[in-house]
Amino acid sequence: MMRINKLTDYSIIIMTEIAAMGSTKVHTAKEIAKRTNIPLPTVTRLLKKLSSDKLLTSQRGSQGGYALAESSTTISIASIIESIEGPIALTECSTNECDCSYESKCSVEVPWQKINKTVKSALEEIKLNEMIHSNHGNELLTLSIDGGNL
Amino acid sequence: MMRINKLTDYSIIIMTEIAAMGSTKVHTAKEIAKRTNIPLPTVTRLLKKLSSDKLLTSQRGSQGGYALAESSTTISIASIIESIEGPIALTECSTNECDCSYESKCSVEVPWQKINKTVKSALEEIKLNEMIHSNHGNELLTLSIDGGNL
DNA sequence: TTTAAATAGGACTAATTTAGTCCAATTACT
DNA sequence: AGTAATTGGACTAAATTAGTCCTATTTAAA
Repeated sequence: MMRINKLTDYSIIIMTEIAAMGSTKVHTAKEIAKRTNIPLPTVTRLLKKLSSDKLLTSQRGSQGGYALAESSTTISIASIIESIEGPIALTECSTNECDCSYESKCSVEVPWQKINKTVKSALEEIKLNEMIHSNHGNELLTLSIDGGNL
Repeated sequence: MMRINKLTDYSIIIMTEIAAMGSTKVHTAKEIAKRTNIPLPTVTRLLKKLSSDKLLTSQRGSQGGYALAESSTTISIASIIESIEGPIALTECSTNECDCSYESKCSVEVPWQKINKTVKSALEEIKLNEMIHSNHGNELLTLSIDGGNL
């Protein structure tokens, strides 16, 4: 129902978690999976994608892991969505050239572009740090103290 | 990729077509299917849904058909999307109560509500008549004169 | 220099959702 | 009556999404 998909949702959770854990060290896929309760193979796959799209930096080998590539104040929700799902657009026509086989489609193209632009810029304005700050109370603090279920 | 689905896209095309054809008479599923090139059974199904959701009025029996339930200046794109897909929301959490099994999800809830609201009101402001008017040139006029491929 | 712990890349399968079809019933005009 | 339309819903097919797994590579530390 006009949803971003589950993997994108996971990705936002993962990125938010990494942001919340702080940037002083790298975090492993295993650690992130445990903290978010998202299955490890899935976390692994998403981290690889986010990393190859330069939203995360990665360090291979023992003691390796992932960290944010930029400050959480500059990474937008839009960039995360685009990494996992591709271009933000409600209809195909608006991004690529239109190969409409349906008569009225082209007549509908222009308003869609406007709609898409609105949605996209709304998502570009929301940054990762806002996702953290909206947390109720001081759960994050608690988590960073006793959350070590590693 | 963060798309409204095909059936919704069809529905907007169908509604736009009905609006463009004018409100002086009702239009049959068959007629609409031919004009839009969308397969008849699919058109039929969508018309039934749009009708049961009061976006269209229907008349049964011979000489029956469908017409817009309101003026094309008051029917919003949002209402069409909601008829076919259900509530406009990018994430589940934001509409219903949240049964998050993923730790960080709730912390992410508030900004999502803001995002969803933005998207929804953008879609509510676009009315059906704008979809027609953006048509290039006077194709619509032509259609209503020679378009009888019935 | 070996070992262990991590990411990288990609193939593969399962599950879910979306799209499309079809049939029988009902309605209403001619 | 008969014809042309909507109504309702079951059913199947197709496409997409989600999830798993295997092997290779890299790197730090023992």
